[in-house]
Amino acid sequence: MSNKTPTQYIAVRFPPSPTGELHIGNIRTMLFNYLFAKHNELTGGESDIYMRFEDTDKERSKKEFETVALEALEALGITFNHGPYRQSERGELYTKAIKTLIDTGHAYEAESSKDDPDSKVIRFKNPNKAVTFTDAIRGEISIDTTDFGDFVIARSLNNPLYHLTVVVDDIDMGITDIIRGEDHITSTPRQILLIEALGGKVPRYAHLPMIIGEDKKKLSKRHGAVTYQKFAELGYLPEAIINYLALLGWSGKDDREYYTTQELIEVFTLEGVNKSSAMFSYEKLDSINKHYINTLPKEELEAKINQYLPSRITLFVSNAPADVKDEIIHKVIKERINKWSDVQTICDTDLAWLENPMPIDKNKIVWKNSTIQDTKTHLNKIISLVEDVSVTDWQIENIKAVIWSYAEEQGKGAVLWPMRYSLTGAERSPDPFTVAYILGKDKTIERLESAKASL
RNA sequence: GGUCCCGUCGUCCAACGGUUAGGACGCCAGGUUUUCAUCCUGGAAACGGGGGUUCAACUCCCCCCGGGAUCACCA
Repeated sequence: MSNKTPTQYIAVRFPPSPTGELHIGNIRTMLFNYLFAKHNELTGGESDIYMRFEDTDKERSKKEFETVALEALEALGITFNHGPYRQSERGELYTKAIKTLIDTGHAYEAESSKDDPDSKVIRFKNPNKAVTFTDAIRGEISIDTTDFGDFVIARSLNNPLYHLTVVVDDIDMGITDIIRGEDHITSTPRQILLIEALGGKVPRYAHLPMIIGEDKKKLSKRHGAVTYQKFAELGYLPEAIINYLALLGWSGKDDREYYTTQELIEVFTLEGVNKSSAMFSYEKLDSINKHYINTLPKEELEAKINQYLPSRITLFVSNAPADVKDEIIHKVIKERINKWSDVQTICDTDLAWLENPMPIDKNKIVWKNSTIQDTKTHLNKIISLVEDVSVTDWQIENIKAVIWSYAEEQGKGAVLWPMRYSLTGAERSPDPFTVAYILGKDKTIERLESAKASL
């Protein structure tokens, strides 16, 4: 009596070309491969994930991009258990395959090579037939390969081209599922032709929808940040990038939006992938990133913000009492950022008043229907009220307490706006009590006095 | 242009023959002890068009239109 479920074996691959920093589209593709493989393990199957750099283009491939790609995957927590392989180091395999193809009449030497007149290119003898395959996302797709003609598979015996190397590697590694971008749909039939000629087993295919920019074209540099490195520089959290990317072209069975990688592994299936292209939204990414910032433990949040703080603010913060520092980081900065790089921006705008007094504009200090005379009176009153708060009692709640009833009596805007504006010289900033607290008693009175004098 | 893919709010996704077509981002309005931000509540906002099939179509079929991908000795 055995109720052992048959083990499902899956092998997928990450095949980036090290010709630039890792594109976000590549990362999404790798993520889906990863989730697919890991989900299979979770449901009792076995999976292998192969990492291989497709660097047959010697001109454009650079070692540094391999390093950068590996670092990105590590930062994102997308792992593999085989490789990294490098096609440039697997030449024998390809040469052998080319020879086999020629020997079996599936390929032949044709005209002279463009860049090497002494050698001849090798063309695949196209059987010119319609190839049909089943795409896990799109269903049956049928393409007549006659249009491809006898396509070139190698510049020479020792200089293979993309379609050949991909097929040889996929067969050699025993790849069972190829999950890649939609842009490869048209080239799938010719790869199937090659697989058949080499006697390999045709894998399952799944072609993911493209990620596009606002002009509906493939997402590229002109749309903004598109590589992991750029997103990392802007200060997005890996979990936010993963979460957002997963949502681009995939959805679970409900309206859920936030997933950890582990949760994605649990619910990910190719059935959840949809067919149409997805426009990349930096705003939505921001919003998801903010959500993750809010879930960060206190220490981690502080460390990160500190890291991005301009040096002049760092100086101020490091000299300030711990609770003032808390106030600045948690109440002022954290609430106003979507990503770490926003910290600098916020410091330049909403926190500009922190170190030095800002110029006061007479036209801005008076609240709506209030008058200069009234404003002067209110500032005077605030100064006297605030002076009664001792330095040891200088807390947000206490400052508020002494001013509040007066503000309610005179009109909150008429009292509080001039107070806040006098302290910050800014149309936008935290509330006046917080600002006063952060500034300390002396500076608060000093600024109130000088604003009053300028009227 | 040939071939292939795709077509629900501005955007990302739901609804897989019967719903007042749902959620999120963004936007707008109101509220939360002045501003901004945060947060809360509410609102506007979509089935590309035309034929079928069916008692019933966003859902199935056909045509059109629109968008995209691909057509290298790049990957």
